[in-house]
Amino acid sequence: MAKNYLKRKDLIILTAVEIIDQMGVQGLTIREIASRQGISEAAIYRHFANKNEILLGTIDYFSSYDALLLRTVASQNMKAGEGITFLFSSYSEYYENYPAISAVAFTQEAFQLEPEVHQRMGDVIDKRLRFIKEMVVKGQKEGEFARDISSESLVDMIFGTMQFIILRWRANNCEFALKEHMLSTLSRLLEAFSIVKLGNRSALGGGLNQTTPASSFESILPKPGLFLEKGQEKLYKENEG
Amino acid sequence: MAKNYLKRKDLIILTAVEIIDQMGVQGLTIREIASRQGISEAAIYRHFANKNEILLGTIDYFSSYDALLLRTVASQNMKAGEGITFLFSSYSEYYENYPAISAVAFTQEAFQLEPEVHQRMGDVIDKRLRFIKEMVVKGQKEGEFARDISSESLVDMIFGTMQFIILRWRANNCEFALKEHMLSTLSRLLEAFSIVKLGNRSALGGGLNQTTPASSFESILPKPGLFLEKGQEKLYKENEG
Amino acid sequence: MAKNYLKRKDLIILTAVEIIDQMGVQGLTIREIASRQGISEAAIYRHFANKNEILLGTIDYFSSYDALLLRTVASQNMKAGEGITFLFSSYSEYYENYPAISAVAFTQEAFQLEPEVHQRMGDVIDKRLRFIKEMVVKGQKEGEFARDISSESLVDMIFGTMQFIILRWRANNCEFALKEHMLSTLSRLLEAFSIVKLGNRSALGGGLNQTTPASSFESILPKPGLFLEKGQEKLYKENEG
Amino acid sequence: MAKNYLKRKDLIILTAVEIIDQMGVQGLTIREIASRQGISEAAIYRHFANKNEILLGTIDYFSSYDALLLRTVASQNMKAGEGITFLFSSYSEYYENYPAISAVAFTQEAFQLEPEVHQRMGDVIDKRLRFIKEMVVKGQKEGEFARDISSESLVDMIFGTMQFIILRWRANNCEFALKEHMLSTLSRLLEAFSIVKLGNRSALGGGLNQTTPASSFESILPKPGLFLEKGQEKLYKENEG
DNA sequence: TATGAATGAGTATTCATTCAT
DNA sequence: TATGAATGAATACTCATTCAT
Repeated sequence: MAKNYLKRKDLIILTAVEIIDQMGVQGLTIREIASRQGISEAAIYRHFANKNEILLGTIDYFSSYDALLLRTVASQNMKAGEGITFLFSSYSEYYENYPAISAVAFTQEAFQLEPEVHQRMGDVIDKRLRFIKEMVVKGQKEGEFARDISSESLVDMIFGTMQFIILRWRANNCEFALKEHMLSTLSRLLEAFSIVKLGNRSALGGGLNQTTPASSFESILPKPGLFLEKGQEKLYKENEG
Repeated sequence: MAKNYLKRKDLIILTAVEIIDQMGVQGLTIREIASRQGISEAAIYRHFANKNEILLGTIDYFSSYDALLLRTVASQNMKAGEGITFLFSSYSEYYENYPAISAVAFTQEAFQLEPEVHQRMGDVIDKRLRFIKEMVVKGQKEGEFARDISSESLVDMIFGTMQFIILRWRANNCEFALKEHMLSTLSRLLEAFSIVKLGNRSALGGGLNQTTPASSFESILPKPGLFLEKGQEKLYKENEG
Repeated sequence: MAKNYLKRKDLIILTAVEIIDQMGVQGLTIREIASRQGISEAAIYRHFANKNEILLGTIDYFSSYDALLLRTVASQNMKAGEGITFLFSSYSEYYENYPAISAVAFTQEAFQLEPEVHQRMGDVIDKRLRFIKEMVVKGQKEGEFARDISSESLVDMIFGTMQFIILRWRANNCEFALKEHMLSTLSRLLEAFSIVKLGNRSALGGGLNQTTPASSFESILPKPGLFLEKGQEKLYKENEG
Repeated sequence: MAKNYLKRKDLIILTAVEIIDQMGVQGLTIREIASRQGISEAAIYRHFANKNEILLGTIDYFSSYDALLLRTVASQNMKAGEGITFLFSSYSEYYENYPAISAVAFTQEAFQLEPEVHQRMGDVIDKRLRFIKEMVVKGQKEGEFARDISSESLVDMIFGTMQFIILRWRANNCEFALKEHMLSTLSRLLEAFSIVKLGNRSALGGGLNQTTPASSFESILPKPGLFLEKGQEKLYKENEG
């Protein structure tokens, strides 16, 4: 439906994301894109100079809200915890609405043989990490976060944990509530490294969730369900209710 | 050197690991293995029925100490924190001694098109996760860990954080002290979710490190340096001391 | 500049010549022409039924003065040496004014797979050869040229030498004085096979050059410099002053 | 027959030469080679890394006697005229025995888009030209050739004429006697620029032919007839008996 | 006149695998 | 154990050409 209003160039990117989601980067071939789009392979090359341009397109698509998100955090003068929470709240929403795009988050290793693509993905991750680090450092400076832990370690915890939950969600066929799990885990993690009075725990947790601004791009996103026809095999199952 | 005493079959696995480390899974071809081994491509098939067998071999190699580790934890009746620390202490040591093998930890996504391989890797990760979960649950039951966090979330934190540090270490050309950073971060993380009296922090941190048994397989491992010739580009740099 | 007053159809031919000059026949593609012309590939087909028509166009352009030249020689009742000299004087001037067009002279071998184009080029060369042969035969009959050499051999010498100088000039980045070298070499060659009294050498040599009528189409030609932006690599350098 | 004793690698080169001869460089495709050899396209790549290697192979084959020829001339202390004649005598014999190989002499223009191949061919021609130039200069210094012509012009005449005769022979379906025509034309050309007493003409002509050593590689050459199955179209016809 | 979108046939090349020796 | 020679199927990409607008 929505697809019909999109240009071929966009459709190719969407299809590429869909394929990466379902079959991994190795399954992304020009032939597969063409066949899913119902056009010839040559037709693809009217829209992209080569396959790498398509890959770069999926990365750009994957990270298309990054700039906006970071600007939002900055402009709204959010506190460290707030900013970090806003970030992952937005991502989790994006992925819940459009699960396939989350596949792109784990492609870098596979792009190792295409330096340009590898680097572009590295840059995206890098920027996110740098942002989180800035927030952590700021939080430590302003007495929000504990100072007896290196900012680096804290970043590793935050980013590593969030990334792993997304990975597990994907392995789990996107069947648990991603946003909920990400935010509650994040909240509990930040709390554990917050400098707060006793008894605040639940207040803070709830507070973060409540005060988190709704991600501001909800309406622009492709609607959920669009890409849900994928037949992902279960990778490793959840083993607790 | 050590290589000379190894059987061809083992050498092929070692070479495969080396290639995955340097070029990613996409770079692992029969031709590349044969060329690095100085034998014909056909010769590879004397030792492995097909390429997947080689991939499975690298996964087995990657996880070869898992059974031993888990048994050790069980037999020594370690406490939860101790057991988890012992586990990642062992892994970090393994990777520091033989950095290339750590590449295998991030191959699953790339193996998506080979269900058998994909699944085997999934099983390995699954087992590790299950073990950590058991320890966490046990720790919570025995009053070692906080109970106001789901065991699942804690597992996500522990595993996600450790995994991400390894990833970052690789991206960083294996230049920082992996074991040190993994263990100090893990220690700080566990501590944050431990039920302990105030002031114990440093005692516990040190205690964990000190009481951690040296990983018991040190002597069996291929010696370090053997696989260090790789020229990985820096992906995202560490930016804090 | 001149280009602006030309019709698209002509511009396409000029562009095709330019491409053949710079990249060889293999580099001549519809896409390349369209891109250099800043129009769509489909637009080319408004002017030419197919690529071969364009190739034929460049050949016609290349040989566009042939008829005029032969008629001029005939109508002015030139002597054999005069006529031949007039011919190559005209060609050399044409090429010096518009170096790119000289590339077409060496395309026949490459057109082998397009019989129509191959043949048209063959016809052009054939006509020139026939003309030179007629002049040589006439010169021999009228006592201007030596008779103890077959007309065929003499034609081979004249045409082969001229052709090779042009080739060498192109390989040399069009950096030496083509007309001068062609005419002095031709003059010396004709002189060597002329029946003349002793001591005439210099007189004849100079005479030929002086009496050569200026090529009659100077003003019609695209101005020099128009196509000089090409970056031909030096193939084999001149190695004597 | 002879073919049966040759290795695949050699057969591929021979087939490539055959194709270039019959269809031109544009017709030389991996598919065509494979099909003529009755093997798969992939099989070609067991013997050559890529198409360019095959092209370089044909050039090497084409010029395989050059070093020997030049050494022979040097070692036998031939006079200038003798040396030049020996050279073209050898080439003409080579081509008469194996007409297809002469096609390679005219491929450079077509290789323009493959710089490596283009250059290798340029080098071959360059070396030949340099050799001829040396001989010409030597001949002029030693009073064998006229000094009132630039060595450059004389080289243009000699090489251009020989090259053109070969081209015409090919266009003529290899139907006239190449060696005979090349040598008689060359002899007449050299004579015209020789410093000799009157009346010597025939003596010199005959002398050159007689004293020319038989080309010393006759027995190594692929036997004539091997590649004669080609169906070359007539390019431009001979028009004299 | 022009173009945007498309295509069928082709191009070089790669890869895992087989098999006779 | 090893290999040289081979292959079928796939890969990314190119090209001349067509056609509805």
